[in-house]
Amino acid sequence: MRYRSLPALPVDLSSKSEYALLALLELSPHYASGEPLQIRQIASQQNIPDRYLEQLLATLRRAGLVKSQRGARGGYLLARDPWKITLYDVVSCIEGFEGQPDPTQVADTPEAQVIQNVWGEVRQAAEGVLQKHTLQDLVEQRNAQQQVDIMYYI
Amino acid sequence: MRYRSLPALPVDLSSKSEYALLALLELSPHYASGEPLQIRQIASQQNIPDRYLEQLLATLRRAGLVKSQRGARGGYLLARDPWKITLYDVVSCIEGFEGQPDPTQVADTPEAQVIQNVWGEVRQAAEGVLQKHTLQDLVEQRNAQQQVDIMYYI
DNA sequence: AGTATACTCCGGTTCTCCACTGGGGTTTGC
DNA sequence: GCAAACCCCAGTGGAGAACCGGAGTATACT
Repeated sequence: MRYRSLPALPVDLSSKSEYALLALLELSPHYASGEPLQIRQIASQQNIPDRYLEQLLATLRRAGLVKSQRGARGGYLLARDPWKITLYDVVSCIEGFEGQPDPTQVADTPEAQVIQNVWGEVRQAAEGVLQKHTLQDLVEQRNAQQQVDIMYYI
Repeated sequence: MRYRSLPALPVDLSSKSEYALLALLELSPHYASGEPLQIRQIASQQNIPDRYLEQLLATLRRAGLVKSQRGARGGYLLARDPWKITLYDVVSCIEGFEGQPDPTQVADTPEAQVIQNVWGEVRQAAEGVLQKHTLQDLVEQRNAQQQVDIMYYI
C-alpha cells in the first residue's frame, strides 16, 4: 500500500481551507480597530460549526497568523496587516504541506521521474495563484461584488 | 455536515493518476506496432498492483483513451496517437472531475463567492499545466532523462 | 473574591475516499 | 476445449476530513 507515499500534491483545497479563509476575511476589517472577534460570532456569521472552527483558529494561531485574547471579552485578531497575509500562507498552514521532503526528489524509475516533474509544475502553478492573492484583495473583491449585487437588485 | 458539498477542487493528484499515466507511458511506444500489452506486464514493469491497475484501465477504456483486446493474446493499446492525448485527458477521467455542477456557480455569501473565484483560478492554473503536456512529451522527456543518466554513469 | 465569558487541550465519532483484494464470469486464440 | 486474457462487481482496511463534548485555564467586570 502506498497511501500517499510519493510527493502527494496537497493542491487539494478542502472546506477546511475555505472555513479558515472565511474566518480570516471576517477578522480582516477588525484589524485596524484592534477589537477581537469571538469564535461564536465568526461561526454564526459564516455558518461554520464553531467547535470545528476553534481547531482551525488554533492552527492559525500556532502558525502566527492570528493572535488570541483569552478570558472575558476575548477573541481572535489578525497578527499582521490583511495585505501582508497571502492565501498561500493560510492554505499551506491549514493543509499542512511542507511536512514532506523537498519536491525535487528522485523517483525510482525514469517514467516516475518525469511524472514527478509535471506534478511539481502543477503544484507551483497552484501555489503561484495563491501567493499573488492577499486577504485584503479578497476583502476588496467582496466589496466590489456586493456593489454589483446591489446594482442588479439581488 | 458538508463532506465536500461545495466545488471541492479535484486538483489533487493521487497515485491513482500516477498509475494511470505510468501505464499509458508503457503503452505509448507500442502504439505504432499495434501490438497489445497485457495488464500483468505493465504492472510488473512499473511495480503496480495488477488488480488495481485493471480497474484504472477499465476507466480509461470507458473514457475512450485505450482499447482492449479480449481473449488469449489480448491486452491494451492506446486508442489515439500518444501526442494526441494530454495529461489533462488522463487525469480528468481518472480523478473524475466533471461530475460536479459548473465551477462558475453561485455561493450563498459574498465571502464564499470570492473564495470560489480563487478556487476556480487555482483549478484553471493546474489544468493549464496538464493540458499543455502530451503522452509523447513525457516519453521524449524520459528518453532525454535516460541519456543524462547514462552520461553521468548512473 | 466571585462569576461569567471566552479560549485551550484532549479525546472520541462518523463519514468518505483511496488503495487494494478476491471471486466469479466472458471472450478469444490455439 | 482449454488456457490466457479481459470484464464486472463486491468487498476490506487505513487515513484523513469533519465534526462533537468535556474538563481545564485565563481574563474582565462587578
